[in-house]
Amino acid sequence: MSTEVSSGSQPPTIYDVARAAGVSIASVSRVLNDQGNPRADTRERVLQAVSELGFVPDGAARALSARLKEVVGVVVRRPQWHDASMFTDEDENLQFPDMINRGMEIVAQRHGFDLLIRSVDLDEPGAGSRIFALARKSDGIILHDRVLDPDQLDRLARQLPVVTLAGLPTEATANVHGDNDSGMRAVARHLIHDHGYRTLAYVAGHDGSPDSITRGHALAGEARAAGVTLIEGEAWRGSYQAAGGAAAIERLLAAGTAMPRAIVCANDQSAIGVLHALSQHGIAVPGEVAVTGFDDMPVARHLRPQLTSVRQSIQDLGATAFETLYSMISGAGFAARGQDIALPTHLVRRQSCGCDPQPVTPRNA
Amino acid sequence: MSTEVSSGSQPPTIYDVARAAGVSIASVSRVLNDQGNPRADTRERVLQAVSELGFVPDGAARALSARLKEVVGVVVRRPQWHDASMFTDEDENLQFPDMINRGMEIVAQRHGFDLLIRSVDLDEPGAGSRIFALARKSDGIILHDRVLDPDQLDRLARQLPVVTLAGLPTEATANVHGDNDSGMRAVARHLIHDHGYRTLAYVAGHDGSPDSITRGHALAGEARAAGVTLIEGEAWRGSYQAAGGAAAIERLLAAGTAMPRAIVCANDQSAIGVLHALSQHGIAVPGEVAVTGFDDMPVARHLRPQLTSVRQSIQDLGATAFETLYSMISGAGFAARGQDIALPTHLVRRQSCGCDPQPVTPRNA
DNA sequence: GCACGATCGGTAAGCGCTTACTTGACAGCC
DNA sequence: GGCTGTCAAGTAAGCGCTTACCGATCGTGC
Repeated sequence: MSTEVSSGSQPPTIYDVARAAGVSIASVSRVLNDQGNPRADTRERVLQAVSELGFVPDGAARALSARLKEVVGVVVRRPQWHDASMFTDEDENLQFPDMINRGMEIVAQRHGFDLLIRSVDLDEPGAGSRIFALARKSDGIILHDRVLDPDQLDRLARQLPVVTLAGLPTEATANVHGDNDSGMRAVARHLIHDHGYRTLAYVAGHDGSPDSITRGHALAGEARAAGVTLIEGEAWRGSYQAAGGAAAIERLLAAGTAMPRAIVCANDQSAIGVLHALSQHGIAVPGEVAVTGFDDMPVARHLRPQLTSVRQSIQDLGATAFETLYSMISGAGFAARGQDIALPTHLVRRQSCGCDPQPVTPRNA
Repeated sequence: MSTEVSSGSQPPTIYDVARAAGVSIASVSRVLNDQGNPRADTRERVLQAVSELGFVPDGAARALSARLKEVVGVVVRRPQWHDASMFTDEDENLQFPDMINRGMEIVAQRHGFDLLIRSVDLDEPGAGSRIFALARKSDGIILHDRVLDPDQLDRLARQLPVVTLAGLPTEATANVHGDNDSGMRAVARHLIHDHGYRTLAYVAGHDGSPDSITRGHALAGEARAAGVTLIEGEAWRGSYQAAGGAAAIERLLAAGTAMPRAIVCANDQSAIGVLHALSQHGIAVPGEVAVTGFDDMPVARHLRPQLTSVRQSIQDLGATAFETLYSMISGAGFAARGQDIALPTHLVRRQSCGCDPQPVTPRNA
């Protein structure tokens, strides 16, 4: 009650600083942005006033004038929780994008940028226009996981720089993704040559996902080359989510389908579901059926059995996406447009493929 | 090559729309913001032009003029990984704030707001000023987990609405947190009365955390009331991170300290570390020592043994924080200032406390 | 001591919107 | 018919910055 909460005490403007320093607003601006050569004492007085008043320039005004918001929009796809309750723990699915975002954020900070994050539900009607609204608050956009159809993507890319993650590059956008092909080939070769498995199945991710398709192709390629049977197709399609993987196995088992010697999953979440379904039916992993994942999420090593997976530096994915976008924003990035950037991946052998149990080891020991 | 990527094709402005519709910019603005009563045909022509041009107002310009950015800044604390040890993938630690943010984001969208996210490393020199910069890009700020000292918090709150999470309310800020007291009391009563344990220890979170303190007080209160021994103090202090919990146990064991019958941890991450350290030393959980966590992160049920914990709706925490901040931003929220809002929690009994094994069930099966 | 060029700093014009104020058209009234 | 009251639509003034432009000031060389 004593110190009246002067909640209205508007933050100081550049005019306040100029007055306090006895100079013009132009000088203040110049000192703050290192433009021109202010005389030492001018600089001094401005800096003094700035720190006394605790002045920080308003973002909107700066953005409007400098035509640079120092914000990049990030759009993640929100899983649909068609099942009953709003907040199921398919939340876990967001762990992957969140880690990518973390990588972006850290790099973004070095350039003074912040991330404006928005999740969209693809089923929702206005999904597209929400993204355009985000775009007008940003200098560039990073799109996770196919959130826009090609037409809209094109229209968006015409307005500002766009980078996609795990998508496809277009004439005007760049794409960043893990090296799915070599990662999956490593899995396939390990299962086929090191373990000698002769029948494999592929639990795909959701329809049309470039990651899932590339991984599937790589797997098929190795299987063909080794003369090994690969089962895939609609019945084996998952959704990148645990529930999808579990449901697929349940369905197949219910239909009396025989399980292959090894089930290769498009990502770790699917593998978790598969593991769960198999254990429900008393099928031993890796004894009867081996299972592998992709992504090597932290949770992979806490599972029983520990999940064999393909590691990609998730944070690097984000960092690279940001750097690419940044180069486009700062104008140097014409070369970046249309690029498809692949980041290295490598196989992490644990128990679920049939390798010996290992102690739980730290991720970066 | 054909369709020249007119990357410079600036997005249309309100002037373009006005020209296309044959009206003044004021009319366009009015139609778009539902101000005044535009004649039907005026409205029609404007809407027509808007959709033809794909016009979306520029965020910065709108913000500057309307004095509303429709952005709220969110600051999370980035854990320091000083120890290059065991749990380097403390990435997982960010899962908790990320889930909270998800809750905010969903609610924010309903009001047309987006979240501007920034993580800060407390050790870093400019940590404070970075937050002020974020503030000037936002209409309000949500602070996770004590990222600002009281003075700076005060100064910030004087400039714009601020809500803290798991902090302490001040004259000008509101705080949102889980109901630590009743959650921890439930844990304590369960261990003491249902299991009959007579010696407990408390692995606290990092120094000064209000959550950790409240939880500790609640535990101590119940222990005292039941005449049960509670060990706590510096030697038992963790850091809210797995590494902290593990290190504490290692230290104690090395010093020959006897373990209590049950170890109550300030959060799940600490419990993970404790579990790990105990298992390294061949101490059976819950047979010899029972362990409990707090937060009920998704990972809690994947551990061996499954972790008994206290559940709080993490997303609700975020949603409530945003709603509170929003009411302050829209001016209605003078009442919100100074409030300390507690959200319900409840005990989830699993194996680590000594309860019977349960099948792994999906969170909301 | 003066003219000239190089600097520094001030003035003012936007950036793309919102909105107070004003104009103009038209209807209703005496 | 002239006057006033209404209401839609236009004009213009900012919002708080950056920066092009220009005038003032200073130092230099003759």
